[in-house]
Amino acid sequence: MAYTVGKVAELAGVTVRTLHHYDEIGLLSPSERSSTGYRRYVDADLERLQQILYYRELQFSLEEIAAILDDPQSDATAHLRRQHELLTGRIKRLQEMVTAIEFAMEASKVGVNLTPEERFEVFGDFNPDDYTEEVEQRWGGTDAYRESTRRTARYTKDDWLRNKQENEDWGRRFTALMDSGTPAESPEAMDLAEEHRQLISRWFYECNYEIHTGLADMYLADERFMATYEAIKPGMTQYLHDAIHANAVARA
Amino acid sequence: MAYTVGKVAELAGVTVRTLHHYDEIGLLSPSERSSTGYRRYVDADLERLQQILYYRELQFSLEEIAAILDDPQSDATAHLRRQHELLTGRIKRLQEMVTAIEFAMEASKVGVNLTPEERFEVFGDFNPDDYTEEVEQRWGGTDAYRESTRRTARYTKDDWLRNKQENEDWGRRFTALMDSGTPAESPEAMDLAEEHRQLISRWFYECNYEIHTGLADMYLADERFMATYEAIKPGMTQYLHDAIHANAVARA
DNA sequence: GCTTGACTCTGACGTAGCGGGAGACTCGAA
DNA sequence: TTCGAGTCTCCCGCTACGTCAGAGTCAAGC
Repeated sequence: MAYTVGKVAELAGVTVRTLHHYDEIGLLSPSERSSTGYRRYVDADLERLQQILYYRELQFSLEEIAAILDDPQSDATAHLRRQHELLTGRIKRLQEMVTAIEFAMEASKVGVNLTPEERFEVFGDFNPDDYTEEVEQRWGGTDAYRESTRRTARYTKDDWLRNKQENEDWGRRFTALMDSGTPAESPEAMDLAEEHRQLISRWFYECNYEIHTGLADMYLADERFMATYEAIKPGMTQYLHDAIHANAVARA
Repeated sequence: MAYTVGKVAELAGVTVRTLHHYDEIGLLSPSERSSTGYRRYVDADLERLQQILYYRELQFSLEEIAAILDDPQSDATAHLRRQHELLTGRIKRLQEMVTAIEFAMEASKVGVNLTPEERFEVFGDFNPDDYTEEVEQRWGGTDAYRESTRRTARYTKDDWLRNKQENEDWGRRFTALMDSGTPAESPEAMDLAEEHRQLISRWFYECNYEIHTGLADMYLADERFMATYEAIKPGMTQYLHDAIHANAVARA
């Protein structure tokens, strides 16, 4: 029982071209060929393909996959460990970037233009310390720089990082509260809602109770904010919304 | 005041080739050229470069960046929102893959060969239902398949997913406990440690208290496990280690 | 047996975001 | 003036395929 490229492609959910490519680079050459040159894949070939696609999904390069599958000495778990580290690192990076985007969104919402330095704070690729010095020397004279500096005068590097930390800290305590089963109308939840309001006031703009409840409603109504909070913890949007309202009613 | 490619490259932490490339594709062409053809970047060019690199870090393609920067109509926050969704989705995917890798590592640690179906469980790319049918028809007769089936006889699709869920559920409750400030030697922490032991026993292999404390030590000693747990929550490794030891002392 | 439409074959060029090198100029300091 | 470092433009290479092009092949219906 042998299968044609088309059948195999359909089975495995890849394209024919992909199978051709794997044949070209010697990663997966069908065991048989018909008299007319058609590729004929047998069970063993399909099994190998399964493994290839498995490792491919785990972000291994085709070269690495070949090494893993062809070298019986090669320890698969060692590769898995390496890949695991790689992925967790990537996740961490992406999460930082999400935080950066959230910050940028908040900033643009209130009309704050980020300075170049602030934009770069997220990325650790090039030495920030001697960089900021040069930036100030060279960019200090432009109008755009002065303008954005004026608007974000309160933000220094450290402030920015502190803001990020405060947010994360608040988030941790908030989800912990949810986990503990405490209702959204409890004093503890209201305290954290109040803290949320003050965080906004401190970093972005004067956020009174009216604005705060408006924000809470928007979080629920706008799927992008919804997504943000649901990504942190499912149910968080509703919980936060309820806590904010309870807090506003109690304190306003 | 204008800068040469080399200076700009050094400043921005990119290579000269990258700047050449941006010039080639018209993304960032220096405003001036010297009489001898040298690129001369002025402040405005640097400013644009900053923005380019910013969006590039946020995973926008160079084409999209050009669109954002060149179209004054284009709403930057709309792009940010889209990118935010994209990133959170990517994070979710990566986290699933990390879970899959952890599962594969545990499996290979106890000598369990994953079946092709199990390998594919992680990936939702092609209809799993009608696929498994075909797999069983076609692959059911091979020796390797029978062999791995025998070894993982306990694992069905649903079991596998359940295992994943149980792990995540346990993880959530465990980090919540940490967040609440409960000490690692408390009865609650010990209960969760015991649950951890039983999870291993149920899904992988008989895990007695001796083995369990051995695992706890290994988590602290081996940076890859350390990384795994620290990625979930900083301090979790030590906390889990302590809880497992306390639990073993109390119950053994 | 022949046509027809679906399938397959082997090149070969294109993609994104550069890396890296070749061969020729140019700059700035000694 | 010389020399090493910097810069210029071309151009080929990389990954993991996508996407034709042109030609042969298969299976079914007439």
